[in-house]
Amino acid sequence: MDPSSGIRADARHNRLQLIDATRAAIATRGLEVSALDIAKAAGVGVGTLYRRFGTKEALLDAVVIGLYDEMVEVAKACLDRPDAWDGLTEFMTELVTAHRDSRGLAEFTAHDEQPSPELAQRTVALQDAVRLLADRAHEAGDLRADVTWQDLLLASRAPLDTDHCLGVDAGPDGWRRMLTLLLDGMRAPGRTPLAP
Amino acid sequence: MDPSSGIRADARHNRLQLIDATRAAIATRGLEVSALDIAKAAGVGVGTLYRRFGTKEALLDAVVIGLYDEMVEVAKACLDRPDAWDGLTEFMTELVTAHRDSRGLAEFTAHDEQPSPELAQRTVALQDAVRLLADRAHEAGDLRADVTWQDLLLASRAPLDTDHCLGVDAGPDGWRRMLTLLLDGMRAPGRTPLAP
DNA sequence: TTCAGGCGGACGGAGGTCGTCCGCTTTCCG
DNA sequence: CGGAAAGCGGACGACCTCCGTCCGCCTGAA
Repeated sequence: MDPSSGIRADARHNRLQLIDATRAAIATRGLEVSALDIAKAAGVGVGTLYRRFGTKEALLDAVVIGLYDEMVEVAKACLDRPDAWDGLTEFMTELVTAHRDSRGLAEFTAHDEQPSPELAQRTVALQDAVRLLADRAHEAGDLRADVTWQDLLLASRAPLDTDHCLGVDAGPDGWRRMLTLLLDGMRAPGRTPLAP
Repeated sequence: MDPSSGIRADARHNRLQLIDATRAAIATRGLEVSALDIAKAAGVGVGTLYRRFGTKEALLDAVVIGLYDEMVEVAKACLDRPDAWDGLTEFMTELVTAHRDSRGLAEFTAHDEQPSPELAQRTVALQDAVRLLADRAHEAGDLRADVTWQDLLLASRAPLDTDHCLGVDAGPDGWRRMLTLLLDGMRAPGRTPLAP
């Protein structure tokens, strides 16, 4: 299961370097980084990249799986919060942060293609956690009834590309204003009815 | 001023075809359409494109100016609405629609680079109109006081990329839910204070 | 009828990508 | 310590795509 067992020490080291470099690379440049750029950033030849992972996609998958795992952890931690609304707010903030911190992750979660089994499993875990967060907030009367757990996930993408518009600059924390407005709009009781 | 005067009829016709084709092309494929694709869609050779506009950028500019003009018109129409909040809601809906209907326009408004003088002029006109819309809604007590006109423009980008997330599909009108939630969050009185 | 102006699209040249392959280096086991 | 096995770097082949030019042919309009 562990792909780093029974492997020479230098090879294992390079493997980790590649994963780190890829994580950094897709964070700033998105999923379309070239294999050459990743290898350069890792201080390694392209040959090594393909030797270790076989495909660029396999490498990206390995990295994205790590990011998904972190999101699942965050969701579980937020479920342990005593207050339902606080947990939901914290989760949304963390989810937006994760998306904003990695352009590649944002591109990946928006893709509606069939993910690999490993990713599908993490996706289900995340959806389950979000469903619980939403249920809890509904029961506490904090989340308006017509807002679904799906809305929460979709809303986490809203503050991703709101930094500039028509000459206006949001500043480094502008996205927090956007998220606050959204969360206020989601709080019970609702005002304007939602379309289905 | 009119670049289609003193020009042969077939040339003028091709010019319009190119503008139409470009508008459609950037709508679905964004600003990175190739000159060849545009020319093909216009039923014209690439040579004609460069002969008429000199540069791909000049052609794109001409098209985007048209889109900006339409947005300015919409803003003015919304200022004529008797109810301040209705006008603001309608404007936001139209602005989001325009952005969603043209991926190229969305990419353009997000660019914070120095626009051409023609575009800068339209941008100022739009900002002025939005400022008036916000002022009116503030005075009517409908828009929470800590929401600025800049927030309105930035918020118009929020529902652009919220159609898929982690396996969830928003459906064709999902963005309307998002916009409704945002507008509810913007309505006076506010709940959670906003960061500066 | 004439011809300036317009036309299409082949083409040069630059840039970028993936994944392989091979001569050299390093690890690590006995 | 020595040698086999594993790993390494990066040049390379084989594509793609894109921009903008250029030239032989065509056509609108006087």
